[in-house]
Amino acid sequence: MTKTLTVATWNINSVRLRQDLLTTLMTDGAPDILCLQETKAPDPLFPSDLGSRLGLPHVLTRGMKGYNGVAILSRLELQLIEAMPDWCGKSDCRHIAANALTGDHPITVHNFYIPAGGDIPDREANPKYGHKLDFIAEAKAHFASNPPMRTVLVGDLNIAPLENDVWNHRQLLGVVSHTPAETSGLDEWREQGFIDAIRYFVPHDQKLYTWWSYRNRDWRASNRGRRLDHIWVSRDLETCLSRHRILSDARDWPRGSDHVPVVLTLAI
DNA sequence: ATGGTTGGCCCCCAA
Repeated sequence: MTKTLTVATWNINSVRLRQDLLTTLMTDGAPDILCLQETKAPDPLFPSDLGSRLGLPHVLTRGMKGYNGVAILSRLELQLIEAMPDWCGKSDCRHIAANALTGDHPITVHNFYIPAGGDIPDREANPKYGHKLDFIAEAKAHFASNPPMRTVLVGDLNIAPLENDVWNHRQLLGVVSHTPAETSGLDEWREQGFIDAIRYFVPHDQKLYTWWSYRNRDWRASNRGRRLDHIWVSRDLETCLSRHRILSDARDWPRGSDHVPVVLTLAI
Protein backbone atom coordinates (compact mmCIF):
# COMPACT_ATOMS: atom_id res chain seq x y z
CA MET A 1 0.00 0.00 0.00
CA THR A 2 1.33 3.41 -1.00
CA LYS A 3 1.37 6.21 1.52
CA THR A 4 2.25 9.82 0.91
CA LEU A 5 4.05 12.33 3.08
CA THR A 6 3.72 16.03 2.28
CA VAL A 7 6.26 18.45 3.74
CA ALA A 8 5.96 22.24 3.57
CA THR A 9 8.50 24.94 4.43
CA TRP A 10 7.71 28.62 4.95
CA ASN A 11 9.63 31.61 6.26
CA ILE A 12 6.63 33.10 8.04
CA ASN A 13 8.38 36.27 9.32
CA SER A 14 6.67 36.29 12.75
CA VAL A 15 4.46 33.37 13.69
CA ARG A 16 2.43 35.44 16.12
CA LEU A 17 1.53 38.03 13.48
CA ARG A 18 0.70 35.59 10.69
CA GLN A 19 -0.61 32.46 12.41
CA ASP A 20 -4.06 32.90 10.87
CA LEU A 21 -2.54 32.55 7.38
CA LEU A 22 -1.50 29.02 8.27
CA THR A 23 -5.13 27.93 7.97
CA THR A 24 -4.96 28.90 4.28
CA LEU A 25 -1.65 27.11 3.93
CA MET A 26 -3.24 23.94 5.32
CA THR A 27 -6.09 24.25 2.78
CA ASP A 28 -3.84 25.00 -0.20
CA GLY A 29 -0.83 22.83 0.60
CA ALA A 30 -2.22 20.17 2.96
CA PRO A 31 1.13 19.34 4.57
CA ASP A 32 1.59 16.50 7.03
CA ILE A 33 4.71 18.27 8.29
CA LEU A 34 5.08 22.06 8.34
CA CYS A 35 8.47 23.68 8.92
CA LEU A 36 8.58 27.38 9.80
CA GLN A 37 11.46 29.85 9.91
CA GLU A 38 11.75 33.33 11.38
CA THR A 39 9.07 32.60 13.95
CA LYS A 40 10.52 35.46 16.05
CA ALA A 41 8.97 34.00 19.19
CA PRO A 42 10.66 32.65 22.31
CA ASP A 43 9.29 29.15 23.03
CA PRO A 44 6.97 30.30 25.87
CA LEU A 45 5.38 32.84 23.48
CA PHE A 46 4.87 30.40 20.57
CA PRO A 47 1.05 30.11 20.12
CA SER A 48 0.34 27.07 22.26
CA ASP A 49 -2.79 25.86 20.47
CA LEU A 50 -1.57 26.51 16.91
CA GLY A 51 -0.63 22.92 16.11
CA SER A 52 -3.89 21.44 17.31
CA ARG A 53 -5.89 24.11 15.44
CA LEU A 54 -4.10 23.15 12.21
CA GLY A 55 -4.41 19.40 12.69
CA LEU A 56 -0.65 19.20 13.30
CA PRO A 57 -0.63 18.45 17.03
CA HIS A 58 3.02 17.43 17.37
CA VAL A 59 5.02 20.65 17.71
CA LEU A 60 8.70 21.32 18.32
CA THR A 61 9.98 24.87 18.61
CA ARG A 62 13.36 26.52 18.99
CA GLY A 63 12.87 30.24 19.38
CA MET A 64 14.48 33.31 20.88
CA LYS A 65 13.55 36.92 21.49
CA GLY A 66 13.30 39.15 18.45
CA TYR A 67 15.16 37.22 15.78
CA ASN A 68 15.38 33.87 14.00
CA GLY A 69 13.40 30.93 15.39
CA VAL A 70 12.33 27.65 13.78
CA ALA A 71 9.51 25.20 14.39
CA ILE A 72 8.20 21.85 13.13
CA LEU A 73 4.46 21.12 13.31
CA SER A 74 3.42 17.59 12.39
CA ARG A 75 0.46 15.27 12.02
CA LEU A 76 2.89 12.44 12.82
CA GLU A 77 4.59 11.99 16.15
CA LEU A 78 7.98 13.72 16.33
CA GLN A 79 11.10 12.76 18.23
CA LEU A 80 13.48 15.69 18.72
CA ILE A 81 17.06 14.94 17.68
CA GLU A 82 19.04 16.58 20.46
CA ALA A 83 22.58 15.66 19.45
CA MET A 84 23.17 18.30 16.80
CA PRO A 85 25.99 20.84 16.39
CA ASP A 86 25.70 24.31 17.89
CA TRP A 87 26.28 26.01 14.55
CA CYS A 88 29.08 28.58 14.74
CA GLY A 89 28.81 28.37 18.53
CA LYS A 90 26.02 30.96 18.58
CA SER A 91 23.00 29.04 19.91
CA ASP A 92 20.89 31.33 17.75
CA CYS A 93 17.87 29.13 16.96
CA ARG A 94 18.48 28.54 13.27
CA HIS A 95 18.02 24.75 13.14
CA ILE A 96 15.83 22.03 14.57
CA ALA A 97 15.77 18.36 13.61
CA ALA A 98 13.39 15.53 14.38
CA ASN A 99 12.42 12.02 13.42
CA ALA A 100 8.84 11.78 12.16
CA LEU A 101 7.30 8.41 12.96
CA THR A 102 5.69 7.21 9.75
CA GLY A 103 4.68 3.79 11.01
CA ASP A 104 7.32 2.14 8.86
CA HIS A 105 10.82 3.52 9.17
CA PRO A 106 10.99 7.08 10.46
CA ILE A 107 11.80 10.04 8.23
CA THR A 108 14.34 12.54 9.51
CA VAL A 109 13.47 16.21 9.03
CA HIS A 110 15.99 19.04 9.22
CA ASN A 111 14.64 22.60 9.32
CA PHE A 112 17.26 25.32 8.70
CA TYR A 113 17.25 29.11 8.73
CA ILE A 114 20.62 30.07 7.26
CA PRO A 115 21.99 33.56 8.08
CA ALA A 116 21.01 36.16 5.47
CA GLY A 117 24.57 37.42 5.47
CA GLY A 118 24.19 41.22 5.43
CA ASP A 119 24.78 43.44 2.44
CA ILE A 120 28.51 43.43 1.66
CA PRO A 121 29.88 40.17 0.21
CA ASP A 122 33.22 40.38 2.02
CA ARG A 123 33.94 38.53 5.22
CA GLU A 124 36.47 41.12 6.41
CA ALA A 125 34.18 44.10 5.92
CA ASN A 126 31.03 42.25 6.94
CA PRO A 127 31.14 39.59 9.70
CA LYS A 128 27.58 38.52 8.89
CA TYR A 129 28.76 37.32 5.48
CA GLY A 130 31.57 35.35 7.14
CA HIS A 131 29.04 33.84 9.57
CA LYS A 132 26.93 32.70 6.62
CA LEU A 133 29.86 31.07 4.81
CA ASP A 134 31.05 29.44 8.05
CA PHE A 135 27.57 28.09 8.76
CA ILE A 136 27.39 26.53 5.28
CA ALA A 137 30.85 24.98 5.71
CA GLU A 138 29.89 23.51 9.10
CA ALA A 139 26.69 22.06 7.68
CA LYS A 140 28.63 20.49 4.80
CA ALA A 141 31.13 18.95 7.22
CA HIS A 142 28.36 17.63 9.47
CA PHE A 143 26.60 15.76 6.66
CA ALA A 144 29.92 14.55 5.25
CA SER A 145 30.44 12.78 8.60
CA ASN A 146 26.77 11.80 8.91
CA PRO A 147 25.52 10.79 5.43
CA PRO A 148 21.76 11.40 5.21
CA MET A 149 19.32 8.50 4.87
CA ARG A 150 15.52 8.79 4.71
CA THR A 151 16.07 12.49 5.30
CA VAL A 152 14.23 15.61 4.18
CA LEU A 153 16.12 18.91 4.62
CA VAL A 154 14.13 22.11 4.26
CA GLY A 155 14.37 25.74 5.03
CA ASP A 156 15.18 29.31 4.16
CA LEU A 157 18.75 28.67 3.05
CA ASN A 158 19.05 32.32 1.91
CA ILE A 159 20.98 31.29 -1.21
CA ALA A 160 19.68 31.12 -4.79
CA PRO A 161 22.09 28.59 -6.31
CA LEU A 162 21.19 28.44 -10.01
CA GLU A 163 21.25 31.10 -12.72
CA ASN A 164 17.47 30.90 -13.06
CA ASP A 165 16.94 31.04 -9.30
CA VAL A 166 17.36 34.84 -9.61
CA TRP A 167 15.76 37.41 -11.88
CA ASN A 168 19.11 38.53 -13.29
CA HIS A 169 22.09 36.23 -12.87
CA ARG A 170 24.81 38.65 -14.04
CA GLN A 171 23.46 41.52 -11.99
CA LEU A 172 23.21 39.44 -8.82
CA LEU A 173 26.63 37.75 -8.92
CA GLY A 174 27.86 40.46 -6.54
CA VAL A 175 24.72 40.48 -4.36
CA VAL A 176 24.64 38.44 -1.15
CA SER A 177 22.48 35.33 -1.79
CA HIS A 178 23.93 34.63 -5.25
CA THR A 179 27.70 35.15 -4.94
CA PRO A 180 29.93 32.33 -6.22
CA ALA A 181 31.27 31.67 -2.70
CA GLU A 182 27.73 31.08 -1.44
CA THR A 183 26.41 29.07 -4.38
CA SER A 184 29.48 26.82 -4.53
CA GLY A 185 29.28 26.33 -0.77
CA LEU A 186 25.63 25.36 -1.00
CA ASP A 187 26.39 22.98 -3.89
CA GLU A 188 29.10 21.29 -1.85
CA TRP A 189 26.76 20.93 1.14
CA ARG A 190 24.01 19.43 -1.04
CA GLU A 191 26.49 17.03 -2.65
CA GLN A 192 27.02 15.34 0.73
CA GLY A 193 24.06 13.13 -0.17
CA PHE A 194 21.07 15.29 -1.11
CA ILE A 195 18.94 15.97 -4.19
CA ASP A 196 17.43 19.41 -4.84
CA ALA A 197 13.87 18.07 -4.82
CA ILE A 198 12.19 21.14 -6.33
CA ARG A 199 14.59 21.47 -9.28
CA TYR A 200 14.07 17.72 -9.81
CA PHE A 201 10.63 18.72 -11.13
CA VAL A 202 11.44 22.09 -12.73
CA PRO A 203 13.90 22.33 -15.65
CA HIS A 204 16.96 24.44 -14.89
CA ASP A 205 16.20 26.85 -17.75
CA GLN A 206 12.95 27.94 -16.12
CA LYS A 207 12.88 30.84 -13.68
CA LEU A 208 11.78 29.78 -10.21
CA TYR A 209 11.42 32.03 -7.16
CA THR A 210 10.19 31.70 -3.58
CA TRP A 211 10.91 35.24 -2.32
CA TRP A 212 10.09 38.72 -3.53
CA SER A 213 11.30 41.78 -1.61
CA TYR A 214 8.85 43.93 0.30
CA ARG A 215 10.60 46.89 -1.32
CA ASN A 216 8.98 46.47 -4.71
CA ARG A 217 5.76 48.33 -5.25
CA ASP A 218 4.24 45.53 -7.35
CA TRP A 219 6.07 42.25 -6.76
CA ARG A 220 4.24 40.44 -9.57
CA ALA A 221 4.84 43.16 -12.17
CA SER A 222 8.53 43.68 -11.37
CA ASN A 223 9.02 39.95 -10.61
CA ARG A 224 12.50 40.47 -9.19
CA GLY A 225 12.43 37.23 -7.25
CA ARG A 226 14.95 34.77 -5.87
CA ARG A 227 14.68 31.06 -4.94
CA LEU A 228 15.89 31.15 -1.34
CA ASP A 229 13.67 28.42 0.14
CA HIS A 230 14.54 24.82 -0.56
CA ILE A 231 13.58 21.20 -0.01
CA TRP A 232 16.27 18.56 -0.38
CA VAL A 233 15.90 14.82 0.07
CA SER A 234 18.55 12.17 0.65
CA ARG A 235 19.42 10.18 -2.49
CA ASP A 236 17.66 7.05 -1.24
CA LEU A 237 14.37 8.98 -1.42
CA GLU A 238 14.75 9.95 -5.09
CA THR A 239 12.34 7.22 -6.20
CA CYS A 240 9.77 8.60 -3.73
CA LEU A 241 9.66 12.10 -5.26
CA SER A 242 6.05 12.56 -6.30
CA ARG A 243 5.07 16.22 -6.77
CA HIS A 244 5.78 19.75 -5.62
CA ARG A 245 4.07 23.12 -5.29
CA ILE A 246 5.31 26.69 -4.90
CA LEU A 247 2.41 28.59 -3.33
CA SER A 248 3.20 31.88 -5.08
CA ASP A 249 -0.31 33.18 -4.39
CA ALA A 250 0.74 33.43 -0.75
CA ARG A 251 2.75 36.53 -1.65
CA ASP A 252 -0.65 38.27 -1.98
CA TRP A 253 -2.18 36.95 1.23
CA PRO A 254 -3.21 39.88 3.46
CA ARG A 255 -0.15 41.10 5.36
CA GLY A 256 1.80 38.13 4.01
CA SER A 257 5.44 37.17 4.36
CA ASP A 258 7.98 38.13 1.70
CA HIS A 259 8.61 34.38 1.28
CA VAL A 260 6.06 31.87 -0.06
CA PRO A 261 5.54 28.25 1.03
CA VAL A 262 7.27 25.42 -0.81
CA VAL A 263 5.63 21.99 -0.68
CA LEU A 264 6.88 18.50 -1.56
CA THR A 265 4.97 15.23 -1.60
CA LEU A 266 6.81 11.93 -1.21
CA ALA A 267 5.37 8.49 -1.90
CA ILE A 268 6.81 6.49 0.97
C1' DA B 1 18.69 56.35 -9.35
C1' DT B 2 22.30 53.06 -4.05
C1' DG B 3 15.96 53.98 -3.61
C1' DG B 4 12.41 50.92 -1.28
C1' DT B 5 9.22 47.91 3.19
C1' DT B 6 8.52 45.04 7.10
C1' DG B 7 8.66 43.10 12.15
C1' DG B 8 10.26 43.27 16.79
C1' DC B 9 11.66 46.02 20.26
C1' DC B 10 13.03 50.01 23.43
C1' DC B 11 14.19 54.63 19.76
C1' DC B 12 17.49 51.02 16.01
C1' DC B 13 18.47 46.34 14.31
C1' DA B 14 17.99 42.60 10.93
C1' DA B 15 16.04 41.26 6.80
